[in-house]
Amino acid sequence: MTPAQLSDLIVASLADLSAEGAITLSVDVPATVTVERPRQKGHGDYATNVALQLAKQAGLAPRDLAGLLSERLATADGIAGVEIAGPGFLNISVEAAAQGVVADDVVGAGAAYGRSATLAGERVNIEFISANPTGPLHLGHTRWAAVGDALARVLTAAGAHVEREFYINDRGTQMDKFGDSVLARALGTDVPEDGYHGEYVADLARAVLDAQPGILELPEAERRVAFRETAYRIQLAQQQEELAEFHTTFDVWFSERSLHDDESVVDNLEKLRSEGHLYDEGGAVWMRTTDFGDDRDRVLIRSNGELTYFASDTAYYLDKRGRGFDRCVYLLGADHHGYVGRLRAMAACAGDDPDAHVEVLIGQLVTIMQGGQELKLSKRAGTLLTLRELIDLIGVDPLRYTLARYPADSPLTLDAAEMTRQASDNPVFSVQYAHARVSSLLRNGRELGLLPASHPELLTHEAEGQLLRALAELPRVVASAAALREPHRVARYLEDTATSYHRFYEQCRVLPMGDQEPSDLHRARLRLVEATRVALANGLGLLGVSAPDRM
RNA sequence: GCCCCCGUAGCUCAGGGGAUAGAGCACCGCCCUCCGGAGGCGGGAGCGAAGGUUCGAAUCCUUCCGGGGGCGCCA
Repeated sequence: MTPAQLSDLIVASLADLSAEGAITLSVDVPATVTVERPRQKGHGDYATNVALQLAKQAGLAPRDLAGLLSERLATADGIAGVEIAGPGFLNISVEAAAQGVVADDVVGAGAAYGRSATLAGERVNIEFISANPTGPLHLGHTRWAAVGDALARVLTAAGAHVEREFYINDRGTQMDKFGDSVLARALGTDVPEDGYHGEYVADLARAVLDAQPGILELPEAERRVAFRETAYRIQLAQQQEELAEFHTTFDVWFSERSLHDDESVVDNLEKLRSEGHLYDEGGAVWMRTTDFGDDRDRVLIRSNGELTYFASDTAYYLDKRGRGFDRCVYLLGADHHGYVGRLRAMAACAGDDPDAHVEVLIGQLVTIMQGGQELKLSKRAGTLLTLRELIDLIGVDPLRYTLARYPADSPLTLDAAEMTRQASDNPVFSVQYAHARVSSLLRNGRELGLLPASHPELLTHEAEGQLLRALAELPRVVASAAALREPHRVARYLEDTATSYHRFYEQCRVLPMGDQEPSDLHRARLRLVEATRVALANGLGLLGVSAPDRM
């Protein structure tokens, strides 16, 4: 019996009571009701507050409604007992057999366990990182890589059609400054004051010279462009390689230039002007975003004739919508929260409903400590701490997991030593270790010729029930993580499940001891272990973290 | 000045209105004849403040106090 099944059962009971005239609801019977695992022992396997919620609509005292409902539920298949508690909670105990089939169901679903259709039909574009191709990825990007990628996986698991997108700001003055900085390094001259000064620029200069040995002999204007373009290619490729190593992949790498090459930006500006959203002032072209809640109007074309990034952004938004996405999700750093107003206004100017089509998630800062000191600057690149260094220092799995286990909108301080510690007090390790031990048990069972089998009625131990109920949670954890855009819920779930498993393992012998004859209980417990492996592996997969069979 | 985020245990953080607010670090204890001790079990200590909504508030609303970030014809 899963929470969802129990919810259905309660809803059906309410409908029966209503149809029989035992209760009269002033509202429709809800489609689902809250069913939770009580944290308090003695409150049953599951609890529901439905009687408290519906008492008013039923014109009954909560405990009276609870009474009617409990009589009905108590006779249902799979229910061992129902108690009314406190102001009107129903504490429900489930029969072992009804609980135990969860293990069979989980194993049966396999890699699909945890998926749902709660977001079926939604087309979601999720844009994250979108770093400028003018330098290495750093810590801030790394948090978005972990969270954005996990969110994309979670949304997909909830049934949405998801595309991940990285927008490349490969146009404009910053690109020129970048190219000129690399060129200066190659020539040994001074890097422009407002250029890029990190040591990585010198590395790029060498890489450019390697890639294109004759580049310095080109005529000056040509050489300048060649440096910019070659350095861009190399820098972008490096970002792509590092993200791939970090198990973060994108469906689309979207070049800002492409919007200008195909006239999208110009077409879009004409359209906006004809619709009255633009005006001229001081030689510049402005968009009246204040009509739609922005706190000031925004410039699209500067008085010197240059287009701002915002001009590209509006065309880019329309491009996404034109590709059929209902929802454009943007993951932005806290320093970009000023964008929210203009992104929403931009959607409104395009005739969209910002509440429906635009979703901006703001991520707060991460700080990493090492030995009591903030790890801030990169030793190598002469810039902020880079993704490359973080991978080398902490490792892909601990880094991804740790960044993904906190809500993105809370500021975060992490300790490098805690992330890499190989002990059960490190959540990443603990979860992966649980998976490894589970795998090992299954291996040992096979060596004994003992295979998992379905005997759900034998899983009567309290620790078995706890573990089964933990396993039953995954689908709704994934669904709520998707709906709330909070992939960290999956990590918390894994930690909870690993703890339940450790307790079970401590109290319930799985394999036969010594020369003991294998029994159905051994096989039933192996099935439970097998189901645990599935839930842990699938949950880790949603976070893009490996599920090792051995450690 | 305006806008956004945050304030929960000594520290780092969970807790999408529900019963006695949880975890890790740190501190103090307990448990090893057998499936991986890289383990398990226990202890102390907390919702910044004041109002409000609610049967019920850490959670929703208002105000205040503290911390961080943002407010260019920058990107």
